[in-house]
Amino acid sequence: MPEGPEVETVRRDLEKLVVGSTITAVRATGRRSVRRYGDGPSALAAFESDVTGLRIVGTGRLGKYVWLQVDRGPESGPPGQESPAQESPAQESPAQESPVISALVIHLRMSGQVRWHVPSDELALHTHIVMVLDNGHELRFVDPRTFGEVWRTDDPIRELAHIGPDAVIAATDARTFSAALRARRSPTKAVLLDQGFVAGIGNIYSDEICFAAGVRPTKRANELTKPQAARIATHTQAVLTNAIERRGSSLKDRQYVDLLGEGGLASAAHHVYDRLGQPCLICGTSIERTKIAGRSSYFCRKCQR
DNA sequence: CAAATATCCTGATAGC
DNA sequence: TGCTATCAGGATATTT
Repeated sequence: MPEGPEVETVRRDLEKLVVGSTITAVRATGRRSVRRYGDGPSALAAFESDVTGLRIVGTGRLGKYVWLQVDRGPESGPPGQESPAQESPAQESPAQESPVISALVIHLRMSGQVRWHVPSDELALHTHIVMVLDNGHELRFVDPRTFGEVWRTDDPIRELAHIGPDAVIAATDARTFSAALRARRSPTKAVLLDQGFVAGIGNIYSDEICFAAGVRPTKRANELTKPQAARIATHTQAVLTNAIERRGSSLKDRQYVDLLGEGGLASAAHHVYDRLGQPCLICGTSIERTKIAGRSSYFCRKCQR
């Protein structure tokens, strides 16, 4: 399941492989992947025409959302919408020449993949969007479970206004983070999963962070001692940074792979996630599983209190 | 009002 | 063997 580290790996691949190129053609076949354009049959065409012609000028990420910064190229002219000039007497920038930048946002949800191909490559099952680039390659959006989505919107992205600081990028200082954590009454793991509290942590890394911090994931955040909360803060950074260095976690189902189809190596470093009944790597105690916020949660009862 | 639950979906796997 | 039931989970809507 793609979480912050996996999405960051995708962003780095995109930065390397597609920035500087232009989307010359788009073929959308999966309606659910473009559902922000409506639920009728016209959504596919609406997405295609909205995205065709975009020039990719950068990348961005917040939590599990990744986006391409795009514009309409040098001839697209300044501000306003792309359509006729009708209003805007109160435009803030005085006659700027730089084209308007917007964001082509991607959320992989459970099973989405962004893949980099040459046109002759066979289409994988569940390929819902193909974006043809002017550099001889294609970006493809593949998503068996169709929870993921792609849409273009303003940059800054108003749809992400409710998302909290990114767990890695924002690097909220440990004192602020742990104080905010101790103000919450839910189980610690549930707080870590709350994207409005901190963005980018999913079911795998929330368990791994709790383990690294020696905290039982069921422990109510307001009942954490100050040292415990501080350890959650520092290990949030450490666990995610380490996972990014390993290019993310690919589970046995390989639902997450990078743009070239390669899996990440972070799963080999998991201490608790999906290790039910296996010995704790620190003390040998059998790893247990419980349910928190509807999610399978793994922990060592001896190492985590 | 916060927290638990249902929902969307396919594929892997468990159980009979 | 081959079928059905269950589970996996990110975000959001709905219910408790």
